[in-house]
Amino acid sequence: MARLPVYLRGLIELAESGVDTVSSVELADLAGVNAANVRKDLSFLHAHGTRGVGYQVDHLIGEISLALGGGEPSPVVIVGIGNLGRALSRYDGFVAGGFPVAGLVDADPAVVGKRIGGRVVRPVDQLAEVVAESGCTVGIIATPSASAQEAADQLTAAGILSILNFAPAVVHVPEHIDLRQVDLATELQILGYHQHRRLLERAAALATG
Amino acid sequence: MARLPVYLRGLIELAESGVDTVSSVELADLAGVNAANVRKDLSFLHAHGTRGVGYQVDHLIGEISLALGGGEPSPVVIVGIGNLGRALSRYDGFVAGGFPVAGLVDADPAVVGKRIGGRVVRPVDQLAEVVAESGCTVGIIATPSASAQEAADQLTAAGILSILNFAPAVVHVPEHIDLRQVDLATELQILGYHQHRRLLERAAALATG
DNA sequence: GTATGTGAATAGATTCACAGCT
DNA sequence: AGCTGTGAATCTATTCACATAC
Repeated sequence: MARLPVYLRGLIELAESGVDTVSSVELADLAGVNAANVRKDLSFLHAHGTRGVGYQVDHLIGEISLALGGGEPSPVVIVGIGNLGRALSRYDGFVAGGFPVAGLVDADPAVVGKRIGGRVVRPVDQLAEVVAESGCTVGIIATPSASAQEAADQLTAAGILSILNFAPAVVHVPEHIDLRQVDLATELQILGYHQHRRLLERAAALATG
Repeated sequence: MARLPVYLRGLIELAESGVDTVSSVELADLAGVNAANVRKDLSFLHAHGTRGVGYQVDHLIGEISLALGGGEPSPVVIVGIGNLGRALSRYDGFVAGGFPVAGLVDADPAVVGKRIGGRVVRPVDQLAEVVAESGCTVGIIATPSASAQEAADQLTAAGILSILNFAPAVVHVPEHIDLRQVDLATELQILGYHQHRRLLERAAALATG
């Protein structure tokens, strides 16, 4: 479920403020979702609370972190060190979330060899070695769209388990690879779509009412 | 619907290759979704095809672009010019998608005044002016989590219609503002969750089978 | 024959509502 | 009394299947 990381963030904040017990309603409020939803999610994780009281914050943090990758950090390798790749490689949130950036590769010889955040960019044809050395299980595609499928194939061949694709292109991967798409321009276009629809609705209301 | 931008990308590629008619099956394949889904989406847009033949590519492109904001470009303002903000402000995909970056603001005086991609970073307390001058309708939050809610409030006050939040924090906005959350670390955590679950399932299968 | 358009069926997620525990 | 845990109801999205049109 996509809500677990949000719960985790809220819980960590609570723990830091010295709170040690939380009700489903409070947690739901913190995460911006329904309380029943929170209870369903937590009971699915076998993270039980005590009736009349609530859930124990530190216990929940443990259970959720466990579910989110078993506490083991999963190093990531970034393919494509353009503007976006550079930003991602320096993004603190990854390390904090248990995803240290362990490898950077690029196809452009002009970029290969540069140091970014203490790591040297290596040629894309050494991807398999980089993955093997660092034990990466997650790959990030930050290449131009045209190279995205190639990058996905190379990551698959290198033995990666999951791929996060930032390129605005549909890529196909084998069944056993977990693929997620994050398309920044698409996100904006969805907002634009809503804006436009709201405009149209207002116009329609004006015409009929 | 979140699929329209994906269709649009595929259609543009088709148009560039000289294809002028496409079936729902082909388009579905290109976008990685079900064919019936494509037909439902398109019929909702009143973008009709001809039975036995398919849809006309250029007509579809027109209809979808229209739905995605009426063809009008919506300038965006970015709040928070750290690593991520800088990368976003230089990200070509925004301009291509009809979302030119029209304003950059930051709270840090050390950052204010710098030029990024031809634009000068302005102080965050001039946000309302920046929005008014450039006619921005979309705001991007790329601040640290702690400042995200404040940024959202300021964008709301400045008259923004939609907000794209990159900060890993839940922010609350008035009903009439359209908010989308893009959390990079969360995306990775979801991948980690799937990896971990697959591991557990395999272990369980081993135990029972 | 081929491909759309759409009602019906299915699956999935969310929310309600309340019994049961502390 | 307060809060969890969960069956039932509801809403939404996806998929199927086929009548309809070219």
